[in-house]
Amino acid sequence: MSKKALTREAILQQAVRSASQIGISRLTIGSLAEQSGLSKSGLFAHFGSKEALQLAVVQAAQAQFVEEVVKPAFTQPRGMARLRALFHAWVMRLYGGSMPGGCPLLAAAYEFDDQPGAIRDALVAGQRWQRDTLQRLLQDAQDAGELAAGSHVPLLAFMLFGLIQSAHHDHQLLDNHHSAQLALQGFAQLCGAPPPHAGQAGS
Amino acid sequence: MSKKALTREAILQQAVRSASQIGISRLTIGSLAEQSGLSKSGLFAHFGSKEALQLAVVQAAQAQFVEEVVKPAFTQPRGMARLRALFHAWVMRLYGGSMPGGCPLLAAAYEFDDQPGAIRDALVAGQRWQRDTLQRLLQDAQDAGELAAGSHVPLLAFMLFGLIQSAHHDHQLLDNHHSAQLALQGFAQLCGAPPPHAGQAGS
DNA sequence: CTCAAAAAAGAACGATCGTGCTATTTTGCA
DNA sequence: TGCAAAATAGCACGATCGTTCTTTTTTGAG
Repeated sequence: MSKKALTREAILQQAVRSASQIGISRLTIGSLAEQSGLSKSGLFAHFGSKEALQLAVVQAAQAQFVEEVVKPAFTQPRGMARLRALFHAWVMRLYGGSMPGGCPLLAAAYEFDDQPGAIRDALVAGQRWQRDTLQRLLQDAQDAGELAAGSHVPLLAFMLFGLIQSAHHDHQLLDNHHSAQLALQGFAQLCGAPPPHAGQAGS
Repeated sequence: MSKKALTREAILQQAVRSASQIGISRLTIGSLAEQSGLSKSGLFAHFGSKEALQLAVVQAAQAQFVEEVVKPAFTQPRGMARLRALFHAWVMRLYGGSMPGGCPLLAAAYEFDDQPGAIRDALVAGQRWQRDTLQRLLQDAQDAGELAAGSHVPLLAFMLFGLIQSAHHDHQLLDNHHSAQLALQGFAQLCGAPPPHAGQAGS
């Protein structure tokens, strides 16, 4: 990989972390340059504009989501196992160290939902894809007979995504230590049978 | 009411609307003054600092939530009727004209969850109160025998709040016209429908 | 109506930010 | 190793913002 691409990758990795804490719209070229060991103009040359930088941060965060959540789930067999792996990874990512200030994409949804432009478009496309992925895995599980035949798949996807957001909210703002457990319990209640063995009794 | 209080109220009403669109942290004294027909320094004198203004906006938004959602619900009899009224008003508020850019309090939760200070403290207190209110109404419904006796009330509150957030997300970002219906269907599935017996709840 | 107090306006400041331009350093191939 | 090209640094500009200070206008009680 060229030097340029390497530097750009390092900048974006740091930028995603910063965006997790302060939000994508409050990233500044100056502080980002300092954190990356570059000069303002040196960093600026990599992107050409602040909006292009923010767009790159969105894309980097989306790529990170695919790597950390979607790809691992697809190592599981199709059906409930894959669905459960996706949801668990999705929830547990909220508590890992890679995003100390919360999910930058969820935050960006609130920051940019009223600001038309390339960034909002990228966020919309990414969120639609996330939702479609979740819905497809739900449908697979239902087709495999591992989900109640009468379940309304779009509603289930809607509710599962709500569990993610609720966990994020409770963890980041309310410091609720049970939020991960609640999200997983919610998944069990919505998607049916608890794991076949070693089912932990709820509190 | 004194002139000062009247002007302050008008400023805050406009500020909440603006915060709905751009977020509380991106409010500026200048544009807020222009929208209120005041000069920068004239508006500034009402609050003394930007942080005090932002805090007042949070409190105004919280008061508005109580007026529009909580108080009307308490005109209903205790139990499922009151719970349903609270949830419906909570969801429907996302689609009214009073907050064209989404709920400023949900957005603020993402903006300030990593920024310690008076604003975050006020948000935490307000969100805890919202959650406690929701949980209390759930408990009342359960005590009245209108909710399955085995329901886990904190989990239900967690899931219902997730439905609110999911509806907000789908409406504001994805422009999903079915989001309100999905949230209400979710409520019916979680609280309304016949109590889940040993068998899996059907459609 | 008077006039002191309250409210608002006007102007200016220091700081910060995005961006453009030019000089300097570093890279990688001949 | 030399050298063009790529990458980065240095610097300055205009704009915006929060805040302060001073002056002007408005309010409302006696």
